[in-house]
Order: sequence, then C-alpha cells, then structure tokens
Amino acid sequence: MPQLNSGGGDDLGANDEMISFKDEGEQDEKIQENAFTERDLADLKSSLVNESEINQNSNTAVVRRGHHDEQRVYHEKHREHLEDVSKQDGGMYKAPAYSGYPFLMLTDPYLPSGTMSPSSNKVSVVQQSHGMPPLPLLQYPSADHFNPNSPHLPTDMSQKPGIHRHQSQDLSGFYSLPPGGVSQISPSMSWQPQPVYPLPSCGFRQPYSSSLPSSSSYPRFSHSLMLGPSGMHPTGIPHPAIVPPSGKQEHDQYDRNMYAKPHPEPKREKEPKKPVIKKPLNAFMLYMKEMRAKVIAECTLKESAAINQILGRRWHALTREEQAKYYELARKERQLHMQLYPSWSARDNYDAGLRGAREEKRKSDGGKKKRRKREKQQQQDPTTDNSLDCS
DNA sequence: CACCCTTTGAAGCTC
DNA sequence: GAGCTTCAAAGGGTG
Repeated sequence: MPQLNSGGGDDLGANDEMISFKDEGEQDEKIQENAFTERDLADLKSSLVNESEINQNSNTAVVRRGHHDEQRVYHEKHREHLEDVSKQDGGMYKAPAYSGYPFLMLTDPYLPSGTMSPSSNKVSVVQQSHGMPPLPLLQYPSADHFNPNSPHLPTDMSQKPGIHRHQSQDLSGFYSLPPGGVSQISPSMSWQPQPVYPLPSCGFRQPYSSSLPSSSSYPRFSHSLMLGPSGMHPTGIPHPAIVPPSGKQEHDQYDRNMYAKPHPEPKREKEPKKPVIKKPLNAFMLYMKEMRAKVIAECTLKESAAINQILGRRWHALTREEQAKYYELARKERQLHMQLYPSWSARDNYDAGLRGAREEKRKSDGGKKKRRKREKQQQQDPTTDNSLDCS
C-alpha cells in the first residue's frame, strides 16, 4: 500500500507526507491551481517543525496531566473568539460536517502573524449548521464560566505556576477564522462539487436532530451528553467526544457526537464507567465521512465494507494536495483533541466498554480477524481491479 | 443483538 | 526502531 508515511508519530506524520509530496515535485500545475505553492509548502513545513517543537514543550506528560484550569481558559478564549468570529461572519459560519466535537477549522497557529497555512486556510471554518449555535462545547454548565470576572478564572493565567503553553497556542488566534474560509477550498476531483461538508440530503443523517428542542440550552448535545458531574469530562466541560457511561445517544450521533459512539455496556447501569472519549479522526476517516454520501449516491451501495473499499481506492487517487487537506484537518483535529483532553490516551479506549470482552474473545480466537486481514492482503492479486467506480 | 466486514492512519504495545 | 494491534466511522450482513 502506498502509504505516504505510515510512521505515525503525532502530527508530523501526516505532514511528513505532505512534505514528501512536495519533494516529489509533481503536479505543479495542479498545485498552482490550488494556490498551493512552493512557498506555501515551505511555510507549512516550517509551521510543522515549529509545531513539533511546541509539542515538545507544551505537551509533555507533566503538562498534559491535570491542567484543567488551563483548559478552562482555553475554552474561555475559544468562546470569546468565536463570538468575535460570529460577529465578523454575520452568523454565516457553519459547523463542519465531520465536526464531532465542535471542531473548528483552525488557523495555523504556527505561522507567523497568524496567517493560515496553505492547506488550512482552505478549510478554516467555524461552521454552524442548521442554525445551531456554533460551539456547544463552549457552553458551560455554569454561567460562571462565561463570566469574565468569574472567580474561577484567574485574572492572569500566565501567573499560573507550572503551566506554560507556547505562545503560539494563544487560542484566540489559534482558532481565528478568516472570512470565506470554506469557499477557499480548492476545487478538485470528484468531491469538488460537493459542499465541503456533507449535506444531509446526500444521505448523511442530519448532523443535528430536528427532534432536539431548539430551545435547548445545549443544542448540539444530546441529552445523554448533558452529563452531570459524574458524566462530565474532567474539565467540567461536556463534549461530544465524551460518551456517557449510560448508553446510546438518544439522537443521531453523527456529528453531534462525533467521538461519542454508543458502545453497548450492559452492566453500565450498575457500575458507572468513565465516559468514553473517542479517538480523533485521521485523515482518511475525515475523507470517508465527507465522501461516503457521495459514493452511496453514485453507487447505490449500502454496505459500508464495499463503500469503504471504493473510498480507499479514491483516497489513493486523490492528488497529494487534496490528501494534504485532510491530513491537515486531521492534524488540527488531533491538536484540538489534545487540547481538550490533555490526559486522554488512545489506550483509554482499548478496553472501553465491551471492548474488553471483545478483546478476550479475539484473544481466544487467536486474533482471527487480524489474521484474516493479513491473509487477505497477502492473497491480494496485484492485478486487482482498482477501479474507482462502483463495483 | 453482538460482531464482522472494509478502508487508512494514529497511537500504543511488544520485542 | 520495526512490526503488530487496536481503534476511529459506517451500516448492511451474519450467526
């Protein structure tokens, strides 16, 4: 498989791919068309280097553990900024379709003067769809959180000992939204005519259930996410990424609960478990979310396995620049996820819910599934039809 | 009803 | 550090 850089490794992984894309120096014309210039790439590359440095400084294990005050400040800044954005945008901005948590298309914080990276600026969006408030995440259960004079909020966070966010992580700038961000997404390939973010009419479920009372104080959260103190994220901030221990999302979980998958937990009523915070989506997952509806419409397929195969082929058919957009989105998503859940680890979900039991079963099966997968890969005929069309 | 399938990528784990 | 495993989304299919 032509993985660009499967090395993983935090943010740089995806961007290394982008860098490698550039190094190969192909499709210059396309790059120009997409305003994805050499210089832009250099900027992006530079920004990524900075980011890794930043992460080293700010995301150490020590820093990541238990700095909830910091998170609160972050959300506060975030909220303030969004208010500004909302004003500037005339209320036109929308929530991204794949928005799980109130994911914001971020300004690249690592570029000087807060300019957008070439890829990010094409997708830098704070979308609000269906007339929902932009950032339910930022709707705090307590009005105190909104109070600039809140006693909970230190007047000078810089004085907070032991917590040092990198300057570039000034989140008000971090999440700034340039006007027209969405429209700047360069046209490309088959998904171009589609809105940057999938529309319900394309087969996606409504990102926000109409059944949810519009008067709700927490419009984008399902009721199950209106967690009390026990269901609250350690930050005290309810979040779609958090799966309450008490079962299924009452409404559509798509988008509103991007990271909130209703893992069935039969015994959860008796033994309250920690809410599950879902992994941030990687680039391909973001791509799938966006393109699934289109494939379904085109191919009249319903089986996800078949759809995903098609999407996998299409993913490889994407230009580097097009893929780079998703890598960038994924990178930012990981960043935001990290900001929101500093103490979260992917390992947390390894045994979440029934997965523990499932694990047991798989182990008892001798890793049957994975073995099948590997066998299939090995048996795969190189002459396999790689058609991007429906098959 | 729980799990499988199927994809890629990120992250964790093991050696 | 390489290689393997798990999980993330999705929803029809299967036992």
